Amino acid sequence: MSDKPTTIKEIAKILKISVSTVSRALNDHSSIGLTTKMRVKKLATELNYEPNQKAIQFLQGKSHIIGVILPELSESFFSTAISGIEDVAYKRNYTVLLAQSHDDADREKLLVEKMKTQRVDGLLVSVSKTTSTYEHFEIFKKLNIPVVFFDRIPPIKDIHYVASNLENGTYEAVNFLLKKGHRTIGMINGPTTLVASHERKEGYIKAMISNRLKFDPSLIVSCDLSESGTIEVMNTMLNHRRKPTAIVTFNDYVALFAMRHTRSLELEGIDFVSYANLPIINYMDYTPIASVEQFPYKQGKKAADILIDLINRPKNETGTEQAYFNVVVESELIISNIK
Amino acid sequence: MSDKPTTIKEIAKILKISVSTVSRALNDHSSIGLTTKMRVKKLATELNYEPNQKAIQFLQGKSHIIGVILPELSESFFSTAISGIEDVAYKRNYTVLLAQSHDDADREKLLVEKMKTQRVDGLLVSVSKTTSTYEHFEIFKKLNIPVVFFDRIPPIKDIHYVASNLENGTYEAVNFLLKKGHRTIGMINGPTTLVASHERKEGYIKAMISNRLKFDPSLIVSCDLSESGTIEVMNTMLNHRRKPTAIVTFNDYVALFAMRHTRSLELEGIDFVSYANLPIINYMDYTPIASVEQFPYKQGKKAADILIDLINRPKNETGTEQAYFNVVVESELIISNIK
DNA sequence: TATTTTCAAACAAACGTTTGCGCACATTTT
DNA sequence: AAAATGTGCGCAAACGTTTGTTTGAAAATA
Repeated sequence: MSDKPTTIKEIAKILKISVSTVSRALNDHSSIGLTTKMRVKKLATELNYEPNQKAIQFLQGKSHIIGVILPELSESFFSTAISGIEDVAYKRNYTVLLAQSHDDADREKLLVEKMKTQRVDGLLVSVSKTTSTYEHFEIFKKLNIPVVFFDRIPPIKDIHYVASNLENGTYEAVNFLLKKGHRTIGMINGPTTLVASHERKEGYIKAMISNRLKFDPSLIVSCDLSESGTIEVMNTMLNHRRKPTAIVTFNDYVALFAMRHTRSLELEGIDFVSYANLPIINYMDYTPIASVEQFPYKQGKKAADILIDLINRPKNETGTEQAYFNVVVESELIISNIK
Repeated sequence: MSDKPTTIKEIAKILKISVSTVSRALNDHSSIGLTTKMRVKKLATELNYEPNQKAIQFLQGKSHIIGVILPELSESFFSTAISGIEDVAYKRNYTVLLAQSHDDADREKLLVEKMKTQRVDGLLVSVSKTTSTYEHFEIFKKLNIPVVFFDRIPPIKDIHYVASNLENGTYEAVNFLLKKGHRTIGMINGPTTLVASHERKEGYIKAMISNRLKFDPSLIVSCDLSESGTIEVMNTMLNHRRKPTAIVTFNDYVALFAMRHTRSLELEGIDFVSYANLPIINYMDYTPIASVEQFPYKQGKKAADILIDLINRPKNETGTEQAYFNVVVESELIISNIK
């Protein structure tokens, strides 16, 4: 029965017309008479004709596939972001080729290669924590395949990216705590190598200054984001001559580690604010009093939209300066309603 | 500079030999002299030649892409499973086209269509909760494109699938509680429509019988898995004439809801055992004392392996009865080390 | 020397589709 | 009546690669 899919050729043969006529008829080309057009379309549906995408992709040199490389789908941020990416992709007739780097720079490099051999039309990347060189992305620039980075942005120039406004998010978080009466606010920041850590620090400082308070750098500590690392810096915090009454943490996990540690010391009364707003905090018994939502879905959506725009932009005339998309998605402080 | 990728033709022209010779030289065909082979390979690497996958895929009618449709990546089970799928796929030179149904049957149907037009070589599916018809998968059978189901298996015949042994998992869980001295064990089961609920029940019964205990059906209650639903059935449990001293729950979320509820009633001392072994329980303050691990990574891996085997199986001679892979991945009771 | 075998490389078809060009016919404009 | 314009369709090339068949020459056999 349905052995091989129907081709345009077969339709042509049955109707005793040329392949080109069939092709044009199906694509509503202007130079085809109404009658033949109808005949072709009728038979096409009867035979369940579906254009062979591979042939078209090959012919046009377009795959209609976008590659997505991200660190970890088990991180809620990314699994939500991918939904946004997917939705845009499907709406705009692209499909998503997925790969996780598992925060391994070597694997990431390999995956970028794979994406290249698969000839994706564009690439969406959130770089791994351990990535320190970026030449593998340069290849894409040479091949004129657009790359858009999101959330985890490499510190290089001339790239497209979408990221959340961490500075502003932190500003609001600190401001919220200040309004609540706190005067000694600690911050458990991430590794200093991350751009994100820097931005958070700036937000912190901005909030202090705009409230006419003095900024005390010793209240900001760097942390490797592990549980042991968090405990270590928490101890530093708690032994600080100005013991913080509130702490802003790099993410929800750090917040949980820190909170667990303080409780194990039977210390109460420190307010925590964190990032990411993970769904799991709904299941927690003790939660941060607020969390900065980064809207991963929106971020993924935006990034995918930009990428597909770039793919379909008119051929960049040589000489024309290329513009880079640097989109910042605003974040929002979500105040927990759980007491 | 590097405008268009190098083709086999260009190499042929430069070396003044035919395209076919170049092709065969690159593919180590036996009938090519060593000298020409070397010359070709040398030039190929110099020019950064990479075969145009689209052309090859088109020519061979193979895409080397497997489609994966699953309900929700934000569910830890699936985000872990996809890692297993991915790893196998990449190792065996396939790429993964991903799509989430978000547990919406209509969307799932649409995605299956998309996968068809993209001409994937095979399909990996975990069906949505709301899917009740299955014709959209039949099309693939007609097109001779293999489909492998995993975890969420549709109740139809003649399919390939990979699933975990829930019956056995429950058996072990109940057995564990019995060995611990419990004699009145409740079970919060899922909706009766799910195959999974049925299997859990069987496991429960089997454990009771093999311990020469009487099975009391009223100790098993069905639940819609929501928080309110869980609280409701928990109340039923707690008011039962034989109040359970231990409870087996359908999954970790239900366990959390139930535990929170009992604690809010200031009831202590009920042992909980649940499924899934979510990473989040590491962050919880009160956790189930054990959880049935379903090895999603392994399950994903297995499913992908089977699928790719099916894709590459020798042409099924018409007449030969097709065998169906029904693989059951054993589950394992993980006993929590958190006191 | 005449014939067969082997090796190395070329030729050409094929995959399914799009598209520039051209041809034949019909209709309208000079 | 001739020329220009328009309409509807076919021809053939092109995309990059693989692969069955063929060719040509050198080497081995008779």
